[in-house]
Amino acid sequence: MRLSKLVGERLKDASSGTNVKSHNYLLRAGYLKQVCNGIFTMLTPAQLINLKIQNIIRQEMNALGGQEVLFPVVMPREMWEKSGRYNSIGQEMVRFKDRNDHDMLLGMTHEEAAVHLCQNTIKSYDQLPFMIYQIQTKFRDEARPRAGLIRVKEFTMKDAYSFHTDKKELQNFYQKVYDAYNRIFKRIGMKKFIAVKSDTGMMGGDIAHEFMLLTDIGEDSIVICPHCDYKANMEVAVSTEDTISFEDSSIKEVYTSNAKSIEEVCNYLKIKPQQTIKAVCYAIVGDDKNTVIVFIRGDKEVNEAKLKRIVGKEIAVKDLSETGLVKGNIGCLNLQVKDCQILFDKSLENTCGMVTGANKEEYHISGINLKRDIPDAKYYDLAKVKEGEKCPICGKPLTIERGIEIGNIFQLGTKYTKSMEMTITMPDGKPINPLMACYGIGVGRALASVAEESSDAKGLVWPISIAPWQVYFCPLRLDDENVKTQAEKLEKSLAKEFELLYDDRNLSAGIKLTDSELMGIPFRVVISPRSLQNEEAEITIRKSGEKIMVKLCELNNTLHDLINKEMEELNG
RNA sequence: CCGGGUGUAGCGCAGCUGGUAGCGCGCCUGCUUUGGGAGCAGGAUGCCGCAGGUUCGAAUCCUGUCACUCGGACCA
Repeated sequence: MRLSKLVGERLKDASSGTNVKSHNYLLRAGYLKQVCNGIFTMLTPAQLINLKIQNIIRQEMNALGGQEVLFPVVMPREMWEKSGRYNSIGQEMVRFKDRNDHDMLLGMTHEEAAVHLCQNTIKSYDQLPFMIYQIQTKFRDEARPRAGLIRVKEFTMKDAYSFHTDKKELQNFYQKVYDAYNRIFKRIGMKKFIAVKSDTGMMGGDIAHEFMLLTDIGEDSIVICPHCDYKANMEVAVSTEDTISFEDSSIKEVYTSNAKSIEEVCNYLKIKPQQTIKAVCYAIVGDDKNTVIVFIRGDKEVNEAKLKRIVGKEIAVKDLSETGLVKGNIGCLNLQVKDCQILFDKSLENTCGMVTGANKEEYHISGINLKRDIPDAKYYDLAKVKEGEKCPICGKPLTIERGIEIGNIFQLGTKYTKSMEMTITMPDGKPINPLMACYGIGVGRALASVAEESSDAKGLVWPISIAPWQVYFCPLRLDDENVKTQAEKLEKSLAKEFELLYDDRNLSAGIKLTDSELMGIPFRVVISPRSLQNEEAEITIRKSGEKIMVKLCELNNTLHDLINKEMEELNG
């Protein structure tokens, strides 16, 4: 490829709004052009990376016996009504009508399509296990796209679906994909990534893992134990901190003036937040009458993902105006509210000497002994894990980091095969619903994540395995006859053996060298009147900045060695 | 969906106490230059996001609207 003909331009500055490194560099280096909010065109260099990432994914999926298929992007309503997701998924799924007034939708994931494909095709236990997968465009009408390619509305995704006769076989296969995912991310050049336990969300099922790239720009919080193997998304992280009790005493109503917040009440009564019971109120979405009240220790926060799973429905912030509840003075003793579900966090179990609201203005109640005063309280793990809290496995202090979700795997069980009535015949002649698992990787997000992790002050630094080109050939002084002749000769011999980007522009050295660094091509070959005096070329390794002078006749061999060495490192 | 910010040349931005638009980069032509974003000379490029209002007159003031963006809610 000749740079002078490459569509796209290298820019000095990106818009001041792009404060994520990968976004900024991908725009500036001519990889990406935004079409509208959350929708991008990928230019040739980005598409070359896409194809390489896809090929690595293909190799690993095929190695597990995966069969590549291509599901439709547009699907009919009926298919998704069977699984129940036509109604359960919100506005992120685009629904529309075709010209015959038929309800259609844009696929945001393809469990339904996978079951549809297999339900009349796979008839016997004998045909299992197997995995089908596709690499295809997904459309999700995200409420808030952000950070360039990290969260977008339209993106390419590899999604795979495996089918199994029993749980043991499913878990076995799941583990194999788990291992394959680790290899994929390593091979595309990701460094700080880990697998964590995760929420199953709208996918359903029981066990799920997310692969996370650890980075400050990540959207998720991850709870990690530095001492043992415990790693979990904040959404599912178990809070196991010890309860704290205070001196037991009898119940007493105390005047607290207009102290409402935990901080105000603590200041007024000269106590610590740990001694207070906080009430957090939620509404159930689509059900205005019902209220959910969570009582939790004053220093803790409610983990709404955990609460959602326990309630089993979508929850939202409650408008207290018509409930009769006194905001800031809600207490767990003698609380009388209609149609209300009351939950207690484990942090309060068997504690005594606690302070709670009195359910009337200007008063709180002290001396609460949960066991004595609210014997029928139900306790759940509802608290958000905090930095330094005890690890649920080994008891040592936990740390919290940020991460980008780069892949996910779910054990779905029979959620889809049951609802869509897919059965297979077992050896005993009886039909069962096969078990399913699904596995996703966003290709564009993987690209951006590598860019985010592998870049420096000069620009992008692509790992050799996914670089759009292996070699950036950069002759300086193309006005010089000797350089020009040699450049044309070398271009031919280099292009035969390497993926080559030839900077054929007759521009000043500064521009060309800077562009090569911004674009992040792993190896740069420079020739100039100076280097040609010794019949030499200069190879610069983008990653380290190291420069190597080689004789022209040795150039190709040296490059092969350098490339092979980097490839071997990535493939382990 | 809630809250904040911004829309002016291809890109980055100034102009905003009203008088019909400017800077840097880029682009085109010519000459000189050439190992870290060169110099000189000449040239092209704008529905000042859109609609309405105030005014003799609006990029500038007012109202509405759309888009983009940041924080949050949401996110297979």
